[in-house]
Amino acid sequence: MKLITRNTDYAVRALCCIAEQKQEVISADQLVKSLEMPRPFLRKILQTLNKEGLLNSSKGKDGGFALAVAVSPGEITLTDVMKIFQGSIRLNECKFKKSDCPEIENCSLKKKIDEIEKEVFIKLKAITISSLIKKEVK
Amino acid sequence: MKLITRNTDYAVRALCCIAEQKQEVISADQLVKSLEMPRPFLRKILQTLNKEGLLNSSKGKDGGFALAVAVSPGEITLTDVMKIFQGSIRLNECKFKKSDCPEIENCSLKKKIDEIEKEVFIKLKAITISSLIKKEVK
DNA sequence: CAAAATGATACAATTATAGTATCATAATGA
DNA sequence: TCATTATGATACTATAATTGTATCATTTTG
Repeated sequence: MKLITRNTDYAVRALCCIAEQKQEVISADQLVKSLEMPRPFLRKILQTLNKEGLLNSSKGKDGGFALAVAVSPGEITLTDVMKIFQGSIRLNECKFKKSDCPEIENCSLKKKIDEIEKEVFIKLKAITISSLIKKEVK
Repeated sequence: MKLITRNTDYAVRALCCIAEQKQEVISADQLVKSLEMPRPFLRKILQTLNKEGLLNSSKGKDGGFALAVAVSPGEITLTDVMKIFQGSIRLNECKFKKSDCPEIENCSLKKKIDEIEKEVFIKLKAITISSLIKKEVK
């Protein structure tokens, strides 16, 4: 049972790293060095984050990734990243073979799990990239 | 992302069904009829619940399953069942390839997820079989 | 035009989940 | 005793999600 997949985890770490550093642009290779994760996997993740609009990319020499201009680290939430890599956030799927469980409407278990899910969602939404970056003492 | 697997879900439904009905013993076949789930899968689940001490089983004609004498529906929690079928409850695995992530000790993401996990655990523990059984109006 | 970066995309490995199938064993009653 | 009816044990299979790898195309820069 995992709340967060490796995809999401790596993406979050990468976003933190990108947000933390001062240069405008950082390449996948540089990120691999500081984050110690598989290069092709990270590259794929970075491409996705770019497509989803969280990052900007630039090609060629001195190219790489930067936070998209429109977004600030305080605005990127864990749920944003989870949605991108894990789809919709549902603790409780209630599948019965291929279709929904016929009891879905009056299932007391589902009701209780739904309540938990709601609270988890609120808490996950409160976790932003900036909240994960260590505040350094100046 | 699923909090509860089908194993657990079926087991919980079966336990509710067993706890609800008045006869001492109910067979797998009878449970399949009321619960509409695959017979061999349910059988395996019932066997596991028996091994784990939540159910008692009896063989032969009029055999079947009953709640173990030592346990009451109010004492069986969702976490008990989850532990049996899903192993330890961890929202946050922090695996890095095969071993733990080297940053596990000072990972701010892990710290935050751990907090959420603690609360989820408390809430799951509050869900008992008896709390899931519909109170019927007499 | 070469070098250095990302883009796109197809493929493969591993693991967890969700089952199925089969035969052995025990209890019951005619 | 023996057929019936139940569970016990266990091995096997299918599917899907996760976690990657590999390759080639494209763009930018000097």
